[in-house]
Amino acid sequence: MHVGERERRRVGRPSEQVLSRVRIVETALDLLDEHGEGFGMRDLARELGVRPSALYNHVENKEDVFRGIREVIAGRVSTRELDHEPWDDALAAWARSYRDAFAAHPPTIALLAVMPFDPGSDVFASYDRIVGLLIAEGWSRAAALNILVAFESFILGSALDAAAAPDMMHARGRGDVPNFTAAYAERERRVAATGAAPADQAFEAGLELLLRGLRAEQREREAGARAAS
Amino acid sequence: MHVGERERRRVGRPSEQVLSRVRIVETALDLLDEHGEGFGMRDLARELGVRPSALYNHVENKEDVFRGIREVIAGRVSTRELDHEPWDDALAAWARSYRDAFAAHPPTIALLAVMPFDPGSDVFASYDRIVGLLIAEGWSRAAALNILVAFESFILGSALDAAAAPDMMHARGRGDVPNFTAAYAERERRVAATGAAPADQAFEAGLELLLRGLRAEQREREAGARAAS
DNA sequence: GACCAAAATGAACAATGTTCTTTTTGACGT
DNA sequence: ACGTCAAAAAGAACATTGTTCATTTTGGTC
Repeated sequence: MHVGERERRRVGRPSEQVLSRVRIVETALDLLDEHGEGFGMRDLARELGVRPSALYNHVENKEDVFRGIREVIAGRVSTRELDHEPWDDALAAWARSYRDAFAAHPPTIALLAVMPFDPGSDVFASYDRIVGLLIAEGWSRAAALNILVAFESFILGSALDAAAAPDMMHARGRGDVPNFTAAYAERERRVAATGAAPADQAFEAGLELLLRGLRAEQREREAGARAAS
Repeated sequence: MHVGERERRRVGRPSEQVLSRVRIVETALDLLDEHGEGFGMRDLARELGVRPSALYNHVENKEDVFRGIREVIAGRVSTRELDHEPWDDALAAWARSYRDAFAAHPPTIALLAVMPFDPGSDVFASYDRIVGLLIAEGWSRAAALNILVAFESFILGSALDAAAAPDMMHARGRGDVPNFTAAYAERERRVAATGAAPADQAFEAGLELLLRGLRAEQREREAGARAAS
């Protein structure tokens, strides 16, 4: 993987171009995956066999690198699941793909979640389809957008949870929280037995709650419409 | 607020102690609230009328400062809402208090969400009550824990969303996402009219979905139990 | 009253993101 | 073919950051 061990490049523009924005971004993502902690511009440059200042010919900032990374990750959210039938299955499949894409790169989640999206990004296409889906199922535009944002919040929160330390909720030797410790122990047993990650179970549980809530809302609305006619 | 404009302190231990861990942590939290961006140890020291190196007599690290901050914020999550009746109102009230406590300090959310909890922290008391609540309403221990984690994911994700730039989802001048832009415009209108923050609306919508899902699950379970008897 | 830890200053260090200058190369127009 | 100019690399330097170390003064203790 290392490109480092060759003779130093002479100063001046090289005969064939070494860098490009995508190469920088992808290498940065690799670095994030290997060494969990944040990467530095010098590490990034070394990995690319280049001096740090060279990066700034193709990239505005370190933040710009993060923008690129987010673009790549967002691009990996599969949107074709949105064609599934019925609509709630489509939503569920999209949500899973979304969470998996982010959870695969823990250190980024926090940053990516707060940065404004570049217009022209693919995510807006997904947004549009989901909003359209919900409107077709009877929700108002405002409600559809709120539901979309709520789903996204849950998804990103779940990605954070998946990235957290596995024993984050371990209440070591506290006797005053019996319900919790019993539940925790039972989960531990289930994890050991089935091998399913706890974070996955919680995500599926929450996803099912959200979808169940949507279906219930829809039923109520249709019942109300029948009663009014 | 500034303590800065007095004569420089002489070198050596002062007659009355200037710093303490809690003073440092609280000042750091104030700095976070005022200037949204992250604080620096030098800023922190200046605000306290002290030289940076003095901080390290009371605090291990900058990360240690964050730990202290998280302790403070977690302490502000009101747990007495959990006494409310009925159980779903109690859950909703707790969730709102939880989200508000974190959303009030945007830059911290990401850090706080991933750091493992200190056993002995108050959060475990809340956890225990919630798990107990759900078990009393008929859920299994494992299911109760999953629901708790799912709620927390949604809450933290919503706090992230509340911390994000308000126009983060603005698809400036894209004609190919009509559903989305229409929904976005309608939300803008509603925000202008009612003054309610968009993030709050989405949070309430998601919270209602989760609770509705829980109630639906409970009804189904009870219906199944009646049918079996 | 000697001794020692605690708590501040002051100076310095290593690492980081970034910028500016310099050098070389490629592309384009005449 | 030549001259001009921008692009793309190196190289040197800068400001800022978190942190450490030595030094100085104070308070408490046997």
